[in-house]
Amino acid sequence: MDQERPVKLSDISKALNLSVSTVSRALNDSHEIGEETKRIVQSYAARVNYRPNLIAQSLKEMNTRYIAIIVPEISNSFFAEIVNGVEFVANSQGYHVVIYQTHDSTEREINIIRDVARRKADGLLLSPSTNQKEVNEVMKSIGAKLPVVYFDRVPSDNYCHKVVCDNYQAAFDATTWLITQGKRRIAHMAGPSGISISIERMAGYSAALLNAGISVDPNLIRYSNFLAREAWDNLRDLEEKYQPDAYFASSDRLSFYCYEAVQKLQEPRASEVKIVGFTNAPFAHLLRPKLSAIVQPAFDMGKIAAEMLLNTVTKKNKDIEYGFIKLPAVLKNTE
Amino acid sequence: MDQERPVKLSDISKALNLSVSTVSRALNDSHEIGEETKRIVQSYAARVNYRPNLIAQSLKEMNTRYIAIIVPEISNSFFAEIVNGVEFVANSQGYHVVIYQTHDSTEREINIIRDVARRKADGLLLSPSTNQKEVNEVMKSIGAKLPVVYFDRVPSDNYCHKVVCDNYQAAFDATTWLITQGKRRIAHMAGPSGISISIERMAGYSAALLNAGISVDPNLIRYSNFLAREAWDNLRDLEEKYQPDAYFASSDRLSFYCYEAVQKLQEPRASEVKIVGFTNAPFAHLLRPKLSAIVQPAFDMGKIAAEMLLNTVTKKNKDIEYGFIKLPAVLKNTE
DNA sequence: TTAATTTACGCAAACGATTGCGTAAAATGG
DNA sequence: CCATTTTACGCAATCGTTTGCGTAAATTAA
Repeated sequence: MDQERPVKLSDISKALNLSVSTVSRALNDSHEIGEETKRIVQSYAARVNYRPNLIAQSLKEMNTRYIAIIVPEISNSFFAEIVNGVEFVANSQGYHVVIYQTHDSTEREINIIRDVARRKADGLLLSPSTNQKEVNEVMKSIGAKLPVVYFDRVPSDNYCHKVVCDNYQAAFDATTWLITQGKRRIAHMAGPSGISISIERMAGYSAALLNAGISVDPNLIRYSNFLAREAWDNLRDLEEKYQPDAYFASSDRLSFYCYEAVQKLQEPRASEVKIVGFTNAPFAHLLRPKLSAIVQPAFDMGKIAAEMLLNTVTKKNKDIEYGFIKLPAVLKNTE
Repeated sequence: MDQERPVKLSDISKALNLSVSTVSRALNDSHEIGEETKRIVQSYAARVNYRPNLIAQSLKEMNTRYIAIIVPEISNSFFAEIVNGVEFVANSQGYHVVIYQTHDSTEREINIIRDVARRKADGLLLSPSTNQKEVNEVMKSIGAKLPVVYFDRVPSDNYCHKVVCDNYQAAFDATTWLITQGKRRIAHMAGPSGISISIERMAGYSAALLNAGISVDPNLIRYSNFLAREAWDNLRDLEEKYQPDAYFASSDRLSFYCYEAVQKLQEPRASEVKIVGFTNAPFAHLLRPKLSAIVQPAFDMGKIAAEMLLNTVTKKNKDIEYGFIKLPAVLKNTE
């Protein structure tokens, strides 16, 4: 009944006294197999629960029908939503999605990219950890046609596919909103310097300040890599020396760190300091006092990125037309 | 310099005038290859950036050196932490982890399991969506030695590997704590009936009530599958008809739904109703009023599950000793 | 009726790597 | 110096599928 090891084509061919190639063609509904034979083979295959070995198929056809997505952290709702968008599109086209996380380690990221290449994923969706340079080299060295679409954190050059949200505008709007709330000493908790999102968000923040006639105070700008330690050191230092009256936080985690830091302040500052930050956390709106949120269209970003990727995957070849999609974010919880 | 397609063994063999088998053995440091030859081959391979094709290797060796983990939703911090624990162990043993999510759909789950089997993952970590019966059948029908370790939601029979937290005790403790806070009309927002965690948590809840001399009121017990709709209908109904003075929520999402529902109540009830729920959300402690949290040792659960799995994967064979690990959860944010 | 075509299938190579076996040449033993 | 062992390598099969090609038998055309 339950076979001990998976049924393969040769098992069927022996049982039915047919050649392996005939069985294969019959199962693939080839026109050069008689209707009668097809029926016999197919019903027998169904009976013994035959499932083609995907590894063998992949080796033969040189494609695997899955795409990989590499994100810093899946617990981050922003990336989780992106993954969901990607799955939505990929599954509808018969592709599976394999999720990897780098935990913001360049080393892990590089290992994963190498592995993805060796496993012959049909395509890759990538939001590079930090070190674009090293990643670039790896991408070159794998020496294969591994289509890539970047999202969120993207390279600066134009010879690649990219999907981002309008970080500049979002940062501009968020900062401007804080200004309309009467804030002047607005601190900016930025992500790692050097990556696209940090640069653009910084630019939007600065532009909003200047636009309102407020000079940009470097003391209020703090870059944190992804260690909680750094962020907290920055927050403590800011509070001790400069006492900002608002924070603009550049990532999910930084938003919550700011919030937590402000929570711990003494009145009356605690209730005065306003925070606006990038976050897609589904329950951010439950916080009191409010955490104002810049919400990115993550699901759509994932969908679009997957569509771009699968386009270049299935496109026979050549005529690569690089795409650069930019989506708007929205500001929420501003009452 | 940058080869257009990946280098394979035969490329090296031609370039060096050696046979493919010699090249293979040289790269694998076989003793039957001369030191000199080894050096030549290895340095050449490094120069041209040779990477073995994992698909070919897998086909030959019949293992893939990766394990799969199937979870309902990666954005759920509990599962994200589990994944991290799994990765921690698996990576240290040279295995990759492939993450799949079911979004609580049995159909998706079954498709994924089939796919995992066909792709010849070396093992599977599974927290079944809901329908244990169907899943069981699929597991039988794939007719292969696919080692499985269940976690969180587990089958009731004892012929499988399982890792869970002590749901009964956690539910008992949480409910008891609510009772010590003077609550009597404690509603229980339960997950889908029929799965292990729901049953055990319900049992702990009931036991705590009875233990305190409070009778169990069926009206206060509501099962919700994973649709927001159902949960909200239940919450609305509970509030309209029964006005509980506390909630015990059985999952991450339910905890936040309860919290949100209570937030919307009129004073004075809003500040009286206490909520305790299962959640591993990292920022749950920021909520005011508090959301008391039953926090599961998710990272450790992942580690243990991965260890169990890799043990049975690498264990040559036979003497299967089924393990059943139960870890304690802790109650937090109770001031 | 004979020649041309179509149908329905089998043989064998291929995908890229690993490995059992065979075998020249070199090294060792007596 | 000859016999035996060791060293260092090549040949070919294998993993499970797919597919180009070849070919008997069946069908059609003339």
